[in-house]
Amino acid sequence: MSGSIDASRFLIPTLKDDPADAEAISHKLLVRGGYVRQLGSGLYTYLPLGWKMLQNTMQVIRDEMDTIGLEMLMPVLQPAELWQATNRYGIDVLFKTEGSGEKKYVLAITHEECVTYHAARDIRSYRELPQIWYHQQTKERDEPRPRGGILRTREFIMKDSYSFDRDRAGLEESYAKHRDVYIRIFERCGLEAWPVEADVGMMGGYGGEEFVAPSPNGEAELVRCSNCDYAANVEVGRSTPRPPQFPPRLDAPQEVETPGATTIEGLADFLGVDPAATTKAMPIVVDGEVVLALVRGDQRLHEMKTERAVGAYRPAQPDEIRAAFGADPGSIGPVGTDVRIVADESLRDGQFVGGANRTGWHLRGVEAGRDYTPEFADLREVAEGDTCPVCESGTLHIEPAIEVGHIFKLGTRYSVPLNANYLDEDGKEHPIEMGSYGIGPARVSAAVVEQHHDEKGIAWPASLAPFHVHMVVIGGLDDPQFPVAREIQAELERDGLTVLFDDRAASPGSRFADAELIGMPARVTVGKRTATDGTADVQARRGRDQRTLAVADVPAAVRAAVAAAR
RNA sequence: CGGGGCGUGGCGCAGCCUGGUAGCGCGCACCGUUCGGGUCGGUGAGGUCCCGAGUUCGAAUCUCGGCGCCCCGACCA
Repeated sequence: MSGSIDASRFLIPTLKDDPADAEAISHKLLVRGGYVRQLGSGLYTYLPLGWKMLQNTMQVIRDEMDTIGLEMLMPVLQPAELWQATNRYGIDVLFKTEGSGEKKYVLAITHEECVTYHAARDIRSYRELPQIWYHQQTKERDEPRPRGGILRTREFIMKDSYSFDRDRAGLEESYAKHRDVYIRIFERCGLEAWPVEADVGMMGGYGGEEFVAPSPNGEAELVRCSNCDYAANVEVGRSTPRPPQFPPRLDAPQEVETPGATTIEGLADFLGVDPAATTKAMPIVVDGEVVLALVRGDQRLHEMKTERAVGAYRPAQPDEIRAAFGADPGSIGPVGTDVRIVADESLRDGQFVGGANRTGWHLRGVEAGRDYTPEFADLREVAEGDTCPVCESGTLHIEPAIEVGHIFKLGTRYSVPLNANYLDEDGKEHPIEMGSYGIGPARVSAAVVEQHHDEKGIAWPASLAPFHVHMVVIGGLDDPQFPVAREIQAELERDGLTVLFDDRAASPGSRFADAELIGMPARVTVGKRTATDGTADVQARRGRDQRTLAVADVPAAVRAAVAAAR
């Protein structure tokens, strides 16, 4: 009941060596510390220590979610028809399966369909709105590439919540509530994470944000301003590119022979111009039609932005390029062609060098509007060192981050196909405005390890630690320090702390090493001196400085160490 | 899906190139020792060398096919 346990009755299968297949530090430490074990690619078992920790994470989430919503539980196994109704049955990461009588099922990747199904049946009137429902339930996704241990798995628990409102204003409110709650959750988990602008995906809706935690092992690329609080995923990040060094203005484009100059560097060198004063032409194919995507020479075309601008596309093949432009790749450009042109905003003003659509030639002085007529869009990838688009003075830096949550204004994407409607005061029917909001407790936990560890192991925040205190008791079970250790334990428990009472027969050194590896916020060492001198040692896991104290002073020191682990 | 790597007692690895019936460290069991930073000594258990086919007198080792796992990329509601 106290949550304390004797280590000799617990399972702490620590390992000395890093697992051979681990790369990410959180992966290494969670396996070495006996928190998790792998069953297959992207499939992990939480051992007792890991499950305690994960449940702690989930409990923080539950505490905070309960302030705005209602907890429930929905099934993982779901009828296929539901997913056909929302046109999501074709999603490739969706596991499909069959029951008896060839009845088709799917394993849920998320629960919009299910929750909307219930809302459609159990919400009738505006009087029943708004609602926020949530659960923490297993998700199954046939990920093409699981990675980083627990960071990206094919089966994982997700806290997903769904809001139901009568209109946009209500949705905005539910969204804001989630945003606040999420900030508190990550704070309580000791995780540095914040909301950033992110891609809203192909599902429409009114937009959303994702919460990211900076970490070298993150998969997301985060753009951050050195000066103001602008932050975004590179998928949607904006910037003010540096102004190019333009050569003198020309009244009309001028052809120039550029033998062998097929790359931007080669071209810029050859002509002695700033790469930023050139254009990079990327021929792509959209719906079977060749389209020219244009960015500045010093920029990179961002795939997801391009897709948002033109729809699904693929790079054009060399023969398609020659057919459309009459020139080889490396010499093509926007002037004198009738293909559709989509240009990045940064090409709006100024004169640039571009391909002449004649192999081995380029044009100087190419000007949008005068020499060609493009559609403008945000196509370029934010580059390290660009200027912040918000404060216009800070420098943008790009760093990896772990996506630990997202909040999203769905709108009526699911309520319409699944007929989740309500009647207003006038008896008129409307589709419910929905939002969906996710957090991955395992990712949060792994991100916490990424942010809180040292060369010895994990240094948990008190909120997630499986136990608050790791008591290493040195000596035989009949030694006089043992009863004293039990008294200290009882005192700590009276303070509401949980204790891992390490009475294992192993040597003190190996238990100290284990204690630092598995990372409880405070360690108490009781030994012979506890019986003879009446002292014990208290070590805070973070910083690892150890103090020898009178037994009576131990609880206060432990409380302080636990309180400091946030 | 494209590229790269790996697969040998529970874990980490060597052996493979140059075929001859498997070894090291850790862990584990037992005995003794030690007991405040991964004690020391001794004894011992434990292996379909990922799977299948082939070459060969003989395959962990060579050949072919398959499977699994990791990393990079693509993808990611």
